[in-house]
Amino acid sequence: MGDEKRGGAQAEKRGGARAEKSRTRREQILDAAFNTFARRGYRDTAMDEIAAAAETSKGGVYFHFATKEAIFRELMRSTADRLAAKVDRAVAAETDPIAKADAALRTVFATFAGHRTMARLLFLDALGAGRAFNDETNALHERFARMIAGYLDEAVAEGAIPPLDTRLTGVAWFGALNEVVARWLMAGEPARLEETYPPLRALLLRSAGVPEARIAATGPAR
Amino acid sequence: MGDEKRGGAQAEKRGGARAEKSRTRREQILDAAFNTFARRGYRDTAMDEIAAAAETSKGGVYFHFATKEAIFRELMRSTADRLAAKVDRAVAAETDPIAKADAALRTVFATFAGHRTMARLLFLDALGAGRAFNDETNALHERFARMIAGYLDEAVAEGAIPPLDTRLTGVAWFGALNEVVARWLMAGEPARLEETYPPLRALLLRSAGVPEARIAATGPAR
DNA sequence: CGAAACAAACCGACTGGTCGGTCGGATGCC
DNA sequence: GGCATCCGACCGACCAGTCGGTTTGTTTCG
Repeated sequence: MGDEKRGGAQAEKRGGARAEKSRTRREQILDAAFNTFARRGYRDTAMDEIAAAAETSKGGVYFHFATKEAIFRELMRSTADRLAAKVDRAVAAETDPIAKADAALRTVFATFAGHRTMARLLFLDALGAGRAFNDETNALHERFARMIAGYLDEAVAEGAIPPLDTRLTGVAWFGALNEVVARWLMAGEPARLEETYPPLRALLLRSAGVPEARIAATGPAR
Repeated sequence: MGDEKRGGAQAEKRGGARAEKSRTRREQILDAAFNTFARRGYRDTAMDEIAAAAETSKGGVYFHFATKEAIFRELMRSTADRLAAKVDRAVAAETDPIAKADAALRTVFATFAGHRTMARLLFLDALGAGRAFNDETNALHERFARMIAGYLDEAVAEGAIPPLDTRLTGVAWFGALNEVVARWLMAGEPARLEETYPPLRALLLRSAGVPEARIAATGPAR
Protein backbone atom coordinates (compact mmCIF):
# COMPACT_ATOMS: atom_id res chain seq x y z
CA MET A 1 0.00 0.00 0.00
CA GLY A 2 1.14 3.54 -0.67
CA ASP A 3 1.76 3.51 -4.40
CA GLU A 4 -1.13 5.69 -5.34
CA LYS A 5 -0.02 8.10 -7.98
CA ARG A 6 2.69 7.69 -10.55
CA GLY A 7 5.40 9.92 -11.97
CA GLY A 8 3.86 13.16 -10.76
CA ALA A 9 4.53 12.26 -7.14
CA GLN A 10 8.13 13.15 -6.50
CA ALA A 11 8.30 15.72 -9.26
CA GLU A 12 8.14 18.58 -6.82
CA LYS A 13 11.82 18.42 -5.94
CA ARG A 14 12.54 21.42 -8.18
CA GLY A 15 10.84 23.42 -10.83
CA GLY A 16 7.74 24.53 -8.94
CA ALA A 17 5.76 25.63 -11.96
CA ARG A 18 5.78 22.22 -13.55
CA ALA A 19 4.82 20.44 -10.36
CA GLU A 20 2.06 22.92 -9.71
CA LYS A 21 0.58 22.45 -13.12
CA SER A 22 0.70 18.72 -12.59
CA ARG A 23 -1.10 19.01 -9.28
CA THR A 24 -3.70 21.21 -10.91
CA ARG A 25 -4.33 18.66 -13.63
CA ARG A 26 -4.67 15.98 -11.02
CA GLU A 27 -7.34 18.01 -9.25
CA GLN A 28 -9.01 18.70 -12.57
CA ILE A 29 -9.25 15.01 -13.29
CA LEU A 30 -10.45 14.18 -9.79
CA ASP A 31 -13.06 16.87 -10.11
CA ALA A 32 -14.24 15.65 -13.48
CA ALA A 33 -14.36 12.08 -12.23
CA PHE A 34 -16.33 13.12 -9.18
CA ASN A 35 -19.01 14.75 -11.27
CA THR A 36 -19.14 12.02 -13.86
CA PHE A 37 -19.29 9.21 -11.32
CA ALA A 38 -21.99 11.02 -9.39
CA ARG A 39 -24.04 11.61 -12.50
CA ARG A 40 -23.68 8.33 -14.35
CA GLY A 41 -22.45 5.85 -11.75
CA TYR A 42 -19.20 3.92 -11.64
CA ARG A 43 -19.84 1.28 -14.25
CA ASP A 44 -21.45 3.58 -16.76
CA THR A 45 -18.62 6.07 -16.62
CA ALA A 46 -15.98 5.54 -19.31
CA MET A 47 -12.44 6.74 -18.88
CA ASP A 48 -12.85 8.71 -22.09
CA GLU A 49 -15.69 10.61 -20.50
CA ILE A 50 -13.60 11.53 -17.50
CA ALA A 51 -10.80 12.61 -19.80
CA ALA A 52 -13.15 14.73 -21.87
CA ALA A 53 -14.71 16.33 -18.80
CA ALA A 54 -11.24 17.13 -17.49
CA GLU A 55 -10.31 18.60 -20.87
CA THR A 56 -7.48 16.17 -21.34
CA SER A 57 -7.00 12.77 -22.96
CA LYS A 58 -7.23 9.21 -21.75
CA GLY A 59 -3.47 8.97 -21.80
CA GLY A 60 -3.29 12.08 -19.68
CA VAL A 61 -5.62 10.57 -17.12
CA TYR A 62 -3.60 7.38 -17.03
CA PHE A 63 -0.48 9.37 -16.43
CA HIS A 64 -1.91 10.61 -13.14
CA PHE A 65 -3.83 7.53 -12.06
CA ALA A 66 -3.07 3.87 -12.43
CA THR A 67 -6.59 2.56 -12.88
CA LYS A 68 -10.20 3.63 -12.93
CA GLU A 69 -10.64 2.02 -9.57
CA ALA A 70 -7.80 4.06 -8.09
CA ILE A 71 -9.60 7.26 -9.03
CA PHE A 72 -12.80 6.02 -7.47
CA ARG A 73 -11.04 4.92 -4.32
CA GLU A 74 -9.32 8.23 -3.81
CA LEU A 75 -12.56 10.09 -4.46
CA MET A 76 -14.51 7.98 -2.02
CA ARG A 77 -11.92 8.28 0.68
CA SER A 78 -11.37 12.00 0.43
CA THR A 79 -15.06 12.77 0.21
CA ALA A 80 -15.84 10.62 3.21
CA ASP A 81 -12.95 12.22 5.06
CA ARG A 82 -14.29 15.67 4.43
CA LEU A 83 -17.76 14.76 5.62
CA ALA A 84 -16.53 12.92 8.68
CA ALA A 85 -14.31 15.84 9.65
CA LYS A 86 -17.21 18.22 9.27
CA VAL A 87 -19.38 16.08 11.51
CA ASP A 88 -16.63 15.66 14.06
CA ARG A 89 -16.16 19.39 14.22
CA ALA A 90 -19.86 20.01 14.70
CA VAL A 91 -20.07 17.36 17.40
CA ALA A 92 -17.03 18.64 19.22
CA ALA A 93 -18.71 22.01 19.59
CA GLU A 94 -21.44 20.45 21.74
CA THR A 95 -21.18 18.87 25.15
CA ASP A 96 -24.53 17.29 25.81
CA PRO A 97 -24.79 13.85 24.17
CA ILE A 98 -28.18 14.49 22.65
CA ALA A 99 -27.08 17.84 21.34
CA LYS A 100 -24.12 16.01 19.81
CA ALA A 101 -26.43 13.59 18.03
CA ASP A 102 -28.47 16.52 16.87
CA ALA A 103 -25.44 18.31 15.55
CA ALA A 104 -24.22 15.24 13.68
CA LEU A 105 -27.54 14.60 12.01
CA ARG A 106 -28.04 18.24 11.16
CA THR A 107 -24.57 18.50 9.67
CA VAL A 108 -25.08 15.51 7.44
CA PHE A 109 -28.41 16.78 6.25
CA ALA A 110 -27.17 20.28 5.60
CA THR A 111 -24.12 19.04 3.73
CA PHE A 112 -26.08 16.76 1.47
CA ALA A 113 -28.76 19.34 0.88
CA GLY A 114 -26.04 21.74 -0.21
CA HIS A 115 -24.01 19.24 -2.22
CA ARG A 116 -26.32 16.90 -3.99
CA THR A 117 -23.41 15.49 -5.95
CA MET A 118 -21.63 14.45 -2.79
CA ALA A 119 -24.70 12.62 -1.62
CA ARG A 120 -24.94 10.81 -4.92
CA LEU A 121 -21.38 9.66 -4.81
CA LEU A 122 -21.42 8.51 -1.21
CA PHE A 123 -24.85 7.06 -0.77
CA LEU A 124 -26.10 5.75 -4.04
CA ASP A 125 -24.50 2.35 -4.00
CA ALA A 126 -27.05 1.15 -6.48
CA LEU A 127 -25.83 3.67 -9.00
CA GLY A 128 -22.93 1.32 -9.50
CA ALA A 129 -25.19 -0.78 -11.65
CA GLY A 130 -27.11 0.36 -14.66
CA ARG A 131 -30.39 2.16 -15.00
CA ALA A 132 -32.54 -0.92 -15.46
CA PHE A 133 -31.29 -2.55 -12.34
CA ASN A 134 -31.76 0.64 -10.49
CA ASP A 135 -35.37 1.16 -11.45
CA GLU A 136 -36.25 -2.32 -10.34
CA THR A 137 -34.47 -1.85 -7.03
CA ASN A 138 -36.21 1.44 -6.49
CA ALA A 139 -39.61 -0.05 -7.07
CA LEU A 140 -38.79 -2.76 -4.58
CA HIS A 141 -37.75 -0.36 -1.85
CA GLU A 142 -40.78 1.77 -2.52
CA ARG A 143 -43.03 -1.22 -2.29
CA PHE A 144 -41.78 -2.50 1.03
CA ALA A 145 -41.54 0.95 2.56
CA ARG A 146 -45.18 1.49 1.65
CA MET A 147 -46.10 -1.88 3.04
CA ILE A 148 -44.59 -0.98 6.39
CA ALA A 149 -46.23 2.44 6.31
CA GLY A 150 -49.56 0.71 5.74
CA TYR A 151 -49.18 -1.42 8.83
CA LEU A 152 -48.12 1.62 10.80
CA ASP A 153 -51.22 3.47 9.65
CA GLU A 154 -53.35 0.68 11.02
CA ALA A 155 -51.50 0.78 14.29
CA VAL A 156 -52.06 4.53 14.53
CA ALA A 157 -55.73 4.13 13.68
CA GLU A 158 -56.14 1.61 16.45
CA GLY A 159 -54.34 3.87 18.87
CA ALA A 160 -51.54 1.42 19.50
CA ILE A 161 -48.97 4.07 18.72
CA PRO A 162 -49.18 7.85 18.70
CA PRO A 163 -49.68 9.61 15.35
CA LEU A 164 -46.48 10.05 13.38
CA ASP A 165 -45.12 10.40 9.89
CA THR A 166 -45.79 6.81 8.84
CA ARG A 167 -44.41 7.33 5.35
CA LEU A 168 -41.04 8.43 6.67
CA THR A 169 -41.06 5.80 9.36
CA GLY A 170 -41.69 3.13 6.76
CA VAL A 171 -38.72 4.33 4.75
CA ALA A 172 -36.50 4.52 7.83
CA TRP A 173 -37.50 1.07 9.07
CA PHE A 174 -36.87 -0.45 5.71
CA GLY A 175 -33.51 1.25 5.51
CA ALA A 176 -32.52 -0.02 8.93
CA LEU A 177 -33.62 -3.54 8.11
CA ASN A 178 -31.89 -3.44 4.76
CA GLU A 179 -28.63 -2.34 6.31
CA VAL A 180 -28.74 -4.98 9.00
CA VAL A 181 -29.39 -7.72 6.49
CA ALA A 182 -26.75 -6.40 4.11
CA ARG A 183 -24.24 -6.37 6.93
CA TRP A 184 -25.05 -9.96 7.70
CA LEU A 185 -24.62 -10.93 4.07
CA MET A 186 -21.41 -9.08 3.43
CA ALA A 187 -19.55 -9.20 6.70
CA GLY A 188 -21.33 -12.15 8.24
CA GLU A 189 -21.46 -9.92 11.27
CA PRO A 190 -23.96 -11.76 13.39
CA ALA A 191 -23.32 -15.38 12.57
CA ARG A 192 -27.01 -16.06 12.88
CA LEU A 193 -29.25 -13.34 11.56
CA GLU A 194 -31.90 -14.07 14.15
CA GLU A 195 -29.61 -12.87 16.90
CA THR A 196 -30.29 -9.32 15.89
CA TYR A 197 -34.00 -9.76 15.85
CA PRO A 198 -34.75 -8.96 19.51
CA PRO A 199 -32.64 -5.80 19.75
CA LEU A 200 -33.73 -4.58 16.33
CA ARG A 201 -37.34 -5.24 17.20
CA ALA A 202 -36.99 -3.21 20.37
CA LEU A 203 -35.25 -0.44 18.49
CA LEU A 204 -37.91 -0.15 15.83
CA LEU A 205 -40.87 -0.39 18.17
CA ARG A 206 -39.34 2.18 20.47
CA SER A 207 -38.82 4.52 17.54
CA ALA A 208 -42.53 4.40 16.81
CA GLY A 209 -43.38 5.36 20.37
CA VAL A 210 -44.45 1.97 21.67
CA PRO A 211 -44.34 2.09 25.48
CA GLU A 212 -41.37 0.35 27.05
CA ALA A 213 -43.56 -2.02 29.00
CA ARG A 214 -45.12 -3.24 25.81
CA ILE A 215 -41.77 -3.81 24.15
CA ALA A 216 -40.44 -5.93 26.97
CA ALA A 217 -43.35 -8.33 26.63
CA THR A 218 -41.92 -10.50 23.90
CA GLY A 219 -44.52 -13.16 24.40
CA PRO A 220 -43.93 -16.85 23.88
CA ALA A 221 -42.32 -16.31 20.49
CA ARG A 222 -39.03 -18.19 20.12
CA MET B 1 -46.03 -3.00 -20.90
CA GLY B 2 -47.21 -6.58 -21.04
CA ASP B 3 -44.93 -8.10 -23.63
CA GLU B 4 -42.89 -10.10 -21.23
CA LYS B 5 -42.18 -13.50 -22.71
CA ARG B 6 -42.03 -14.59 -26.29
CA GLY B 7 -43.20 -17.62 -28.21
CA GLY B 8 -43.60 -19.80 -25.16
CA ALA B 9 -46.43 -17.65 -23.89
CA GLN B 10 -49.47 -18.73 -25.83
CA ALA B 11 -48.12 -22.18 -26.51
CA GLU B 12 -50.37 -23.70 -23.91
CA LYS B 13 -53.45 -23.62 -26.12
CA ARG B 14 -53.15 -27.31 -26.97
CA GLY B 15 -50.72 -30.16 -26.72
CA GLY B 16 -50.18 -30.36 -22.97
CA ALA B 17 -46.92 -32.32 -23.00
CA ARG B 18 -45.12 -29.80 -25.17
CA ALA B 19 -46.36 -26.82 -23.20
CA GLU B 20 -45.42 -28.48 -19.97
CA LYS B 21 -41.89 -29.12 -21.10
CA SER B 22 -41.64 -25.50 -22.16
CA ARG B 23 -42.87 -24.30 -18.81
CA THR B 24 -40.34 -26.56 -17.12
CA ARG B 25 -37.51 -25.12 -19.14
CA ARG B 26 -38.67 -21.65 -18.29
CA GLU B 27 -38.56 -22.48 -14.62
CA GLN B 28 -35.17 -24.06 -15.05
CA ILE B 29 -33.83 -20.88 -16.60
CA LEU B 30 -35.43 -18.69 -13.98
CA ASP B 31 -33.95 -20.87 -11.31
CA ALA B 32 -30.50 -20.79 -12.80
CA ALA B 33 -30.71 -17.02 -13.25
CA PHE B 34 -31.83 -16.60 -9.66
CA ASN B 35 -28.82 -18.43 -8.32
CA THR B 36 -26.36 -16.83 -10.67
CA PHE B 37 -27.62 -13.30 -10.07
CA ALA B 38 -27.58 -13.85 -6.34
CA ARG B 39 -24.07 -15.20 -6.39
CA ARG B 40 -22.36 -12.89 -8.87
CA GLY B 41 -24.61 -9.86 -9.14
CA TYR B 42 -26.51 -8.57 -12.14
CA ARG B 43 -23.71 -7.00 -14.12
CA ASP B 44 -21.23 -9.76 -13.56
CA THR B 45 -23.64 -12.44 -14.68
CA ALA B 46 -23.31 -13.30 -18.36
CA MET B 47 -26.14 -14.79 -20.35
CA ASP B 48 -23.88 -17.70 -21.20
CA GLU B 49 -23.52 -18.45 -17.52
CA ILE B 50 -27.25 -18.53 -17.03
CA ALA B 51 -27.60 -20.77 -20.04
CA ALA B 52 -24.91 -23.11 -18.76
CA ALA B 53 -26.42 -23.23 -15.29
CA ALA B 54 -29.81 -24.03 -16.80
CA GLU B 55 -28.21 -26.73 -18.93
CA THR B 56 -29.30 -25.13 -22.14
CA SER B 57 -27.84 -22.65 -24.62
CA LYS B 58 -27.94 -18.91 -24.96
CA GLY B 59 -30.32 -19.28 -27.87
CA GLY B 60 -32.54 -21.41 -25.70
CA VAL B 61 -32.64 -18.76 -23.03
CA TYR B 62 -33.46 -16.10 -25.60
CA PHE B 63 -36.33 -18.18 -26.84
CA HIS B 64 -37.99 -17.90 -23.46
CA PHE B 65 -36.96 -14.40 -22.50
CA ALA B 66 -36.54 -11.28 -24.58
CA THR B 67 -33.67 -9.68 -22.68
CA LYS B 68 -31.46 -10.15 -19.69
CA GLU B 69 -33.32 -7.39 -17.99
CA ALA B 70 -36.64 -9.16 -18.49
CA ILE B 71 -35.32 -12.16 -16.59
CA PHE B 72 -34.14 -9.98 -13.77
CA ARG B 73 -37.41 -8.11 -13.64
CA GLU B 74 -39.49 -11.26 -13.45
CA LEU B 75 -37.21 -12.69 -10.80
CA MET B 76 -37.33 -9.56 -8.67
CA ARG B 77 -41.07 -9.31 -8.94
CA SER B 78 -41.90 -12.92 -8.19
CA THR B 79 -39.44 -13.12 -5.32
CA ALA B 80 -40.77 -9.94 -3.78
CA ASP B 81 -44.29 -11.24 -4.29
CA ARG B 82 -43.53 -14.43 -2.46
CA LEU B 83 -41.98 -12.60 0.46
CA ALA B 84 -44.74 -10.02 0.65
CA ALA B 85 -47.37 -12.74 0.60
CA LYS B 86 -45.61 -14.58 3.38
CA VAL B 87 -45.48 -11.46 5.49
CA ASP B 88 -49.10 -10.65 4.76
CA ARG B 89 -50.13 -14.11 5.83
CA ALA B 90 -48.19 -13.86 9.07
CA VAL B 91 -49.59 -10.44 9.82
CA ALA B 92 -53.15 -11.49 9.08
CA ALA B 93 -52.86 -14.17 11.72
CA GLU B 94 -52.42 -11.53 14.42
CA THR B 95 -54.86 -8.91 15.62
CA ASP B 96 -52.89 -6.66 17.89
CA PRO B 97 -50.93 -4.03 15.91
CA ILE B 98 -47.70 -4.59 17.78
CA ALA B 99 -48.00 -8.31 17.42
CA LYS B 100 -48.49 -7.68 13.71
CA ALA B 101 -45.29 -5.70 13.52
CA ASP B 102 -43.56 -8.45 15.41
CA ALA B 103 -44.87 -11.08 13.05
CA ALA B 104 -43.77 -9.14 10.00
CA LEU B 105 -40.27 -8.57 11.27
CA ARG B 106 -39.92 -12.14 12.43
CA THR B 107 -41.14 -13.49 9.12
CA VAL B 108 -38.65 -11.43 7.16
CA PHE B 109 -35.80 -12.47 9.39
CA ALA B 110 -36.71 -16.12 9.34
CA THR B 111 -37.14 -16.16 5.58
CA PHE B 112 -33.80 -14.54 4.92
CA ALA B 113 -32.04 -16.66 7.47
CA GLY B 114 -33.41 -19.71 5.70
CA HIS B 115 -32.85 -18.49 2.16
CA ARG B 116 -29.63 -16.57 2.01
CA THR B 117 -29.89 -16.45 -1.76
CA MET B 118 -33.19 -14.65 -1.61
CA ALA B 119 -31.71 -12.05 0.67
CA ARG B 120 -28.83 -11.53 -1.68
CA LEU B 121 -31.06 -11.01 -4.65
CA LEU B 122 -33.49 -8.67 -2.96
CA PHE B 123 -31.35 -6.62 -0.67
CA LEU B 124 -27.88 -6.38 -2.06
CA ASP B 125 -28.35 -3.49 -4.44
CA ALA B 126 -24.65 -2.89 -4.38
CA LEU B 127 -24.04 -6.31 -5.83
CA GLY B 128 -25.13 -4.80 -9.10
CA ALA B 129 -21.71 -3.26 -9.39
CA GLY B 130 -18.43 -5.07 -9.32
CA ARG B 131 -16.31 -6.30 -6.46
CA ALA B 132 -14.04 -3.27 -6.28
CA PHE B 133 -16.89 -0.87 -6.01
CA ASN B 134 -18.50 -3.04 -3.44
CA ASP B 135 -15.52 -3.24 -1.14
CA GLU B 136 -15.20 0.50 -1.09
CA THR B 137 -18.89 0.93 -0.35
CA ASN B 138 -18.70 -1.60 2.44
CA ALA B 139 -15.82 0.15 4.08
CA LEU B 140 -17.75 3.38 3.92
CA HIS B 141 -20.84 1.95 5.58
CA GLU B 142 -18.71 0.28 8.19
CA ARG B 143 -16.93 3.49 8.93
CA PHE B 144 -20.00 5.62 9.44
CA ALA B 145 -21.87 2.97 11.37
CA ARG B 146 -18.92 2.75 13.74
CA MET B 147 -18.78 6.50 14.02
CA ILE B 148 -22.40 6.60 15.13
CA ALA B 149 -21.85 3.71 17.51
CA GLY B 150 -18.98 5.66 19.03
CA TYR B 151 -21.15 8.64 19.78
CA LEU B 152 -23.81 6.38 21.19
CA ASP B 153 -21.27 4.76 23.49
CA GLU B 154 -20.41 8.18 24.85
CA ALA B 155 -24.06 8.95 25.38
CA VAL B 156 -24.51 5.70 27.27
CA ALA B 157 -21.42 6.36 29.36
CA GLU B 158 -22.78 9.73 30.35
CA GLY B 159 -26.12 8.20 31.18
CA ALA B 160 -27.99 10.24 28.61
CA ILE B 161 -29.54 7.09 27.21
CA PRO B 162 -30.03 3.63 28.69
CA PRO B 163 -27.52 0.92 27.77
CA LEU B 164 -28.23 -0.73 24.43
CA ASP B 165 -26.57 -2.52 21.55
CA THR B 166 -24.75 0.51 20.18
CA ARG B 167 -23.16 -1.44 17.35
CA LEU B 168 -26.51 -2.56 16.01
CA THR B 169 -28.04 0.85 16.62
CA GLY B 170 -25.26 2.47 14.64
CA VAL B 171 -25.91 0.17 11.72
CA ALA B 172 -29.66 0.71 11.91
CA TRP B 173 -29.34 4.48 12.14
CA PHE B 174 -27.01 4.58 9.22
CA GLY B 175 -29.36 2.39 7.21
CA ALA B 176 -32.32 4.62 7.99
CA LEU B 177 -30.39 7.74 7.09
CA ASN B 178 -29.05 6.16 3.93
CA GLU B 179 -32.50 5.16 2.79
CA VAL B 180 -34.00 8.57 3.46
CA VAL B 181 -31.25 10.31 1.52
CA ALA B 182 -31.42 7.80 -1.30
CA ARG B 183 -35.16 8.36 -1.55
CA TRP B 184 -34.59 12.07 -1.80
CA LEU B 185 -32.02 11.60 -4.52
CA MET B 186 -33.95 9.12 -6.61
CA ALA B 187 -37.56 10.10 -6.15
CA GLY B 188 -37.05 13.65 -5.01
CA GLU B 189 -39.59 12.69 -2.40
CA PRO B 190 -39.20 15.55 0.03
CA ALA B 191 -38.42 18.49 -2.20
CA ARG B 192 -36.12 19.86 0.45
CA LEU B 193 -34.16 17.25 2.33
CA GLU B 194 -34.23 19.29 5.50
CA GLU B 195 -37.96 18.78 5.80
CA THR B 196 -37.36 15.27 6.99
CA TYR B 197 -34.84 16.29 9.58
CA PRO B 198 -37.21 16.97 12.50
CA PRO B 199 -39.28 13.81 12.19
CA LEU B 200 -36.25 11.63 11.48
CA ARG B 201 -34.42 13.16 14.42
CA ALA B 202 -37.35 12.38 16.69
CA LEU B 203 -37.55 8.86 15.30
CA LEU B 204 -33.89 8.09 15.87
CA LEU B 205 -33.65 9.64 19.31
CA ARG B 206 -36.79 7.84 20.40
CA SER B 207 -35.35 4.54 19.17
CA ALA B 208 -32.38 5.02 21.46
CA GLY B 209 -34.60 5.55 24.46
CA VAL B 210 -34.33 9.32 24.78
CA PRO B 211 -37.25 10.52 26.90
CA GLU B 212 -40.04 12.19 24.99
CA ALA B 213 -39.65 15.45 26.89
CA ARG B 214 -36.06 15.70 25.79
CA ILE B 215 -36.95 15.06 22.15
CA ALA B 216 -39.54 17.78 22.04
CA ALA B 217 -36.99 20.36 23.14
CA THR B 218 -35.58 21.16 19.74
CA GLY B 219 -33.85 24.24 20.99
CA PRO B 220 -33.21 27.35 18.91
CA ALA B 221 -31.84 25.35 15.99
CA ARG B 222 -33.31 26.41 12.66
C1' DC C 1 22.51 34.17 -23.52
C1' DG C 2 21.15 30.39 -26.49
C1' DA C 3 21.10 25.77 -27.95
C1' DA C 4 21.28 21.15 -27.04
C1' DA C 5 19.86 17.42 -23.79
C1' DC C 6 16.66 15.62 -20.81
C1' DA C 7 12.53 14.15 -18.73
C1' DA C 8 7.86 15.11 -17.21
C1' DA C 9 3.40 15.53 -19.17
C1' DC C 10 0.40 14.51 -22.58
C1' DC C 11 -1.85 12.49 -26.72
C1' DG C 12 -4.88 9.22 -29.25
C1' DA C 13 -4.79 5.12 -32.18
C1' DC C 14 -4.83 0.55 -31.08
C1' DT C 15 -5.37 -4.01 -28.65
C1' DG C 16 -7.53 -7.62 -26.31
C1' DG C 17 -11.36 -9.12 -24.24
C1' DT C 18 -16.20 -9.21 -22.86
C1' DC C 19 -20.94 -9.67 -23.62
C1' DG C 20 -25.83 -8.81 -25.11
C1' DG C 21 -28.36 -10.05 -28.69
C1' DT C 22 -29.19 -12.29 -33.63
C1' DC C 23 -29.88 -15.73 -37.02
C1' DG C 24 -29.84 -19.61 -40.01
C1' DG C 25 -30.38 -23.89 -39.36
C1' DA C 26 -31.18 -28.57 -36.74
C1' DT C 27 -34.36 -31.55 -34.05
C1' DG C 28 -38.12 -33.76 -32.74
C1' DC C 29 -43.17 -33.78 -31.14
C1' DC C 30 -48.00 -33.28 -33.27
C1' DG D 1 -45.41 -31.30 -43.27
C1' DG D 2 -45.32 -27.98 -39.93
C1' DC D 3 -44.49 -25.71 -35.83
C1' DA D 4 -42.47 -25.11 -31.25
C1' DT D 5 -38.11 -25.55 -29.36
C1' DC D 6 -33.41 -25.33 -29.17
C1' DC D 7 -28.53 -24.66 -30.65
C1' DG D 8 -24.10 -22.10 -31.03
C1' DA D 9 -21.34 -19.49 -34.29
C1' DC D 10 -21.28 -14.93 -35.11
C1' DC D 11 -21.89 -9.77 -35.02
C1' DG D 12 -21.31 -5.25 -33.29
C1' DA D 13 -20.66 -2.26 -29.61
C1' DC D 14 -18.19 -1.01 -25.73
C1' DC D 15 -14.26 -0.13 -22.93
C1' DA D 16 -10.10 -0.49 -19.73
C1' DG D 17 -5.66 -0.18 -20.34
C1' DT D 18 -1.16 0.21 -23.46
C1' DC D 19 2.32 2.24 -26.15
C1' DG D 20 5.04 4.73 -29.41
C1' DG D 21 5.46 9.16 -30.27
C1' DT D 22 4.96 14.43 -29.57
C1' DT D 23 5.09 18.56 -26.94
C1' DT D 24 6.86 21.54 -23.42
C1' DG D 25 9.14 23.16 -19.36
C1' DT D 26 13.69 22.75 -17.09
C1' DT D 27 18.57 22.13 -16.75
C1' DT D 28 23.19 22.07 -18.40
C1' DC D 29 26.98 23.75 -20.70
C1' DG D 30 29.63 26.19 -24.19
